[in-house]
Amino acid sequence: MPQQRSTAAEPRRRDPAATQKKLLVAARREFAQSGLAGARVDEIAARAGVNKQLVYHYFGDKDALYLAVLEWVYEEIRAKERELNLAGLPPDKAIKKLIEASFDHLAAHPDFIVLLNDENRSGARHVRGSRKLAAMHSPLVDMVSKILAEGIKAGTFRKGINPVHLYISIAGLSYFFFSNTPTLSAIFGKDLSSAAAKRARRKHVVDLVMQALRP
Amino acid sequence: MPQQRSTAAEPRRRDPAATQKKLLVAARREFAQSGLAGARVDEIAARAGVNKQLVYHYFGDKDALYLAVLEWVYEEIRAKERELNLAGLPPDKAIKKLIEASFDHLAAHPDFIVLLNDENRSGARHVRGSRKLAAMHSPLVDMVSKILAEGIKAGTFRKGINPVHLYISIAGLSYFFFSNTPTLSAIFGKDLSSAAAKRARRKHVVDLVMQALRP
Amino acid sequence: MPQQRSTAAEPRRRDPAATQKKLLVAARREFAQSGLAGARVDEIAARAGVNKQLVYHYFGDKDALYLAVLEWVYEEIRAKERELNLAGLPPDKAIKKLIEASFDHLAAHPDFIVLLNDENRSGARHVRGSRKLAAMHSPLVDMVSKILAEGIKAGTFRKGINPVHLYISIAGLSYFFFSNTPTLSAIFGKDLSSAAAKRARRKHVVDLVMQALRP
Amino acid sequence: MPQQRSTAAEPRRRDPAATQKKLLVAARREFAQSGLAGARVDEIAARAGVNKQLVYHYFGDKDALYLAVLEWVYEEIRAKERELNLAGLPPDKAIKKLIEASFDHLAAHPDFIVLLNDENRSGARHVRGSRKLAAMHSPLVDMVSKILAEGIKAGTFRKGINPVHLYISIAGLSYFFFSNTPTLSAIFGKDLSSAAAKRARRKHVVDLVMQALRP
DNA sequence: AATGAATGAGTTTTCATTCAT
DNA sequence: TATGAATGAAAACTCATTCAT
Repeated sequence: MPQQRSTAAEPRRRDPAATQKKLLVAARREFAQSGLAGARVDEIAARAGVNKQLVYHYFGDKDALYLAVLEWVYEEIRAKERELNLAGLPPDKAIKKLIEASFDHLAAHPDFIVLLNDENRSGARHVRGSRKLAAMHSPLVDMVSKILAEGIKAGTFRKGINPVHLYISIAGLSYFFFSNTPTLSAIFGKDLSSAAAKRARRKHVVDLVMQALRP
Repeated sequence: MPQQRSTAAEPRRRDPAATQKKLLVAARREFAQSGLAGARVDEIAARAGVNKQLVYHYFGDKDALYLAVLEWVYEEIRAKERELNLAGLPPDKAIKKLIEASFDHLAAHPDFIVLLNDENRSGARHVRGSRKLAAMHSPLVDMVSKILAEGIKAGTFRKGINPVHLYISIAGLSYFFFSNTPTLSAIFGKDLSSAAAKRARRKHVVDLVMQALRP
Repeated sequence: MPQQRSTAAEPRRRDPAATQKKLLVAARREFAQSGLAGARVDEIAARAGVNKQLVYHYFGDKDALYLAVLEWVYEEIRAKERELNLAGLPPDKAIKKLIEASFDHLAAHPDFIVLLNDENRSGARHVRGSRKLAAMHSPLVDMVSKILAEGIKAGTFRKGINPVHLYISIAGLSYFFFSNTPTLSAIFGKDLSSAAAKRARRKHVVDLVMQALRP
Repeated sequence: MPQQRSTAAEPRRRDPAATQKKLLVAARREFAQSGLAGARVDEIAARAGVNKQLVYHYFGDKDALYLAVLEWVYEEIRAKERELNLAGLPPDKAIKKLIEASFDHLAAHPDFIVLLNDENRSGARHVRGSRKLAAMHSPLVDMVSKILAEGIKAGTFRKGINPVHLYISIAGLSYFFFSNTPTLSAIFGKDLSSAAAKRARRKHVVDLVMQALRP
């Protein structure tokens, strides 16, 4: 009865891929909640419902697990970007779609932000050492360049805009809102985490950038 | 010779205010470098050159020390804001000065950003519990409202801009650049931490916002 | 050779039950010697010859370890009581046996007394929270009631003796002698810890109670 | 105006005797509540409302303060004993009065018991080193001897009773009840700390000893 | 592949005690 | 006499990691 183990009664036994995925999911939550230093390997294993040793077995150590999570969330963003299909759109529609997608991704994955915090504090230590991430070029800066050029030619956009900085601006206008919601809410005495506040922010961001690009 | 005590011979003996300041300075560095969870009380005391127990004597515990640092950096920003004196300026000059000051403050105090990271991750736990911070209202949102109104009246600015969100945008355009310099540099394969890159960013941010405000 | 593991070569490897027992033994000694507050977890681990972390792994914390020791010594007493078999004896023999057993148990386990000191000081904090101890009813008060009733009927004992208080008296007459031997010896200038002193005390206690029960 | 300091406005300044007394009172409470190891010098100073350094100034160290408390409570007992005036009473009245006084003292000063716990655990380390305590002989053992002899002569008491052990028994019958009230209450599931329980105990103890002394 | 036992180096915090005024 | 600052040693407890099965 060699297959007895994989019956419904004990469905999780001996499924390495599933175990690794469970660990990644748990690690993502724990790192997002507590940061790299604050995260607990014990807690990750417990959340994943597997033995702690498997963290070391599959990932090596805590840092490597953190990197694996980073690679995962970056891959998620890249996938979104690949699906945008901005190429065929008129310039203003393309930029608008990009801004909205950028905002919506952060709204949907707020943990992305806090996962990057420790990484930036440490000078991108993990990211710079990752072959996988090095291979994940974002097509967007090139895309933004093209869209800007097209828009200028069509008279939709003004000249003199640096595409890298525009990309950073688009990201930053949403990023800062999500990353600092708690302190901003406390300081302004106003709840910025509500759905209404998010809608208002989205509208503002789209509006600000689009207006800035006018000739 | 009543001032004998403060001669160079024994400069640090019996000076509680100086001891607390040294601890705050050391804590600010350590928290900025390693985050709340990653910071080591031992290291803070060592950096300050004082006995570790004094952290507990003067501040209570690690969290209270962290809050004291947060209060300090917020007070620093508020002081800068008070010195801006935007009231007398024409609307466009006022906004430009605000954007530049915002950028320059982060450029001068990059630790402010990383100090806020853990605070935001934990839902502004410390900030919300602080009486001192509650009393430190920023005058800027009101100021931005007035400037916008003036600018609209004068025909310098367009209508329909939410002052709170404009303030967040001004902050965010600089903040994200500084907070994510390491990962952005790694991803773009381009060093954004250079003086030239900062100058370019500053120019872009000012330009973007000013253009967006045009009628 | 399934028993190979327990050969002399590597006798202590991978034997969690033995590890816990070693910790309990060490803790019992340390708590008896130094009290709850005075006991050192480091010292307990060292005495047990195991890693300190295992205290936390197996017992949770110092207090829980202390409770485990209390449960152990109570269980020891209850086991002794179960073995007494007073039921079949004539009333005077039964009471005499009970007094002697009570004295002998304390003589054999003087640590029982000092282990209870901190517990009583703190209002039986641990004992009251223990399910195990709640389940360990002593059969002796009921037994003493029956014996007294029988003795009264047989004319061996006088009436009007409260069985609970008699039980407390039997315990107390021995307990106080053992618990306060050092100060009593110092105050009386007479060594009460000698074997002779114990014999004399035992005789006195038996005699006192038996005489007090005469009709 | 040399006496200005001692006006009502600042009544406590420069009153060494009062300061020492306050420290002793505070120490007695703290040692009774937490034991020698568990007591905190900080807490004692805080309870006394004086500076911590004064503990060291007046008493030397924590152990010496503990000894001072022990000397105090012993002196209290000796004072009670001196006031008993058993000499003129008939033997049975004398013994009864002794038992009752013994019980009543513990009822009034339950901290005496717990103060002695640590002392006994450590082998009466402090008591044996104290000249003061060495000088405080209790007159009671001699007194009990005389009373017993008188009682035997008068036919009130039986022969063969060791006066030292009788004294220990009288003390122990009350002591154990008070020292172990919390655990006994928990084990018996019956509150022994009530006034009614104490009355019942007192009666039982007097009765038990008096009956035991009958010829 | 998976588990629970075990470890050593740390981490925050506490505490008795001494110093300087 | 009295105070608050300062200290060093140690306390309970934690944690990433490795071992044995």
